[in-house]
Amino acid sequence: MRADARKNREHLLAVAGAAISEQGVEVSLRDIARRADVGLATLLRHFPTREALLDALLRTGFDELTARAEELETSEAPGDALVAWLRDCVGWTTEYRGATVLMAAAIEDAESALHASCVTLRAAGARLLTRAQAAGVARGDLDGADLFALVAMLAWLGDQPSLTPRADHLFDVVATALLTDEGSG
Amino acid sequence: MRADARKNREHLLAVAGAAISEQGVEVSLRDIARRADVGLATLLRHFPTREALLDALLRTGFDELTARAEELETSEAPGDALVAWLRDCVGWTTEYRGATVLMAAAIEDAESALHASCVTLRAAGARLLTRAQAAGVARGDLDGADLFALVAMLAWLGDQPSLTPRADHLFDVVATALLTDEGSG
DNA sequence: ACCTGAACACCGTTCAAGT
DNA sequence: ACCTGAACACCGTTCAAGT
Repeated sequence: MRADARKNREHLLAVAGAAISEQGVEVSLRDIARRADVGLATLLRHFPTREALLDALLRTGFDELTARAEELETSEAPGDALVAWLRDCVGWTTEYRGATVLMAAAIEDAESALHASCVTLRAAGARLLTRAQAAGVARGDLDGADLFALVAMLAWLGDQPSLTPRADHLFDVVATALLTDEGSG
Repeated sequence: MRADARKNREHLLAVAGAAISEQGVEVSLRDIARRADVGLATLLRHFPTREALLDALLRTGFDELTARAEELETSEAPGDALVAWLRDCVGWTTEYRGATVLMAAAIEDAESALHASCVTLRAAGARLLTRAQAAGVARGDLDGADLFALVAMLAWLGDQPSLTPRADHLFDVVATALLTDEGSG
């Protein structure tokens, strides 16, 4: 990549990150280009879709969450590790209002730029869940896809200003339900 | 209202209902007007905002759910009544993909055309919850706003095609958590 | 009273023309 | 290689002009 292109790309990512944290992931791409003093077509050239732009922005977070899952797998008790990781996932998405909907769409759309990251994240969660189930501290009738859906719906609460005040409490309610051994076996 | 105006209004509601059940609540208003063989400005004259249109469409369902809550309050055991009503609420929204987001926004926006209906619905749920708590069969650390948020997040799963297969199962997980007596008192 | 076409300011997509 | 203005087909809003 040419030097000016790389500079544009990095500047666009910085501006997009700021714009999204202010207005959410549905912010106008034209606005981002304007704020970056770049043509809209240039933004589209670097990131052909909104998902591609979001993927570039979220990748660091995705990688950190995956690494965090691996770390928790060895350092914490199975139940605590699972809940701690879920909390990290839900908390992380608060920086990217609206991203949950795009992630939910991406998990089953192999064409989406976000697909691979979402699948990796789901797999990391599934490993923590399986470990907790093997230890007999988590419901046995859930799998990685259920866990992904649970994280998504709890994260979604953080996207809705009117529901956000309840999000922490409802997280605990759901986490408690997860750690019951009902349905196991 | 003039006869032709009433006819337009009713026809628009029928067309809008069909369009929304096909494409969700974010369907283009221009499309609805086109399909109703009416000018876009006429649609906006009858329903000045998307929320106003949606409110007219959802009002029947809102009223039925409120009546259903009152009926369940006398006919069923407190815990069963609560869960049955939650199931009805979540199931009802599947006809209106995307409505959950608008309802979540409306519950705290007194200017929204949907506000009054949402508040009424929340109050109906709160009564069922209080009754179940008094009978000692529901968690005591939840209120009507928590319940509204729980319904919203479970209904939201039905809006996301990739998560919908898990919705019924996760409803049961959450319902079980609700009926635990942990946190009561 | 009620309806509507047209103008408006947006949006994301595409591409020929520039450097 | 990389960038961009301009044209395109959309969107919801507004309003003067029609019946």
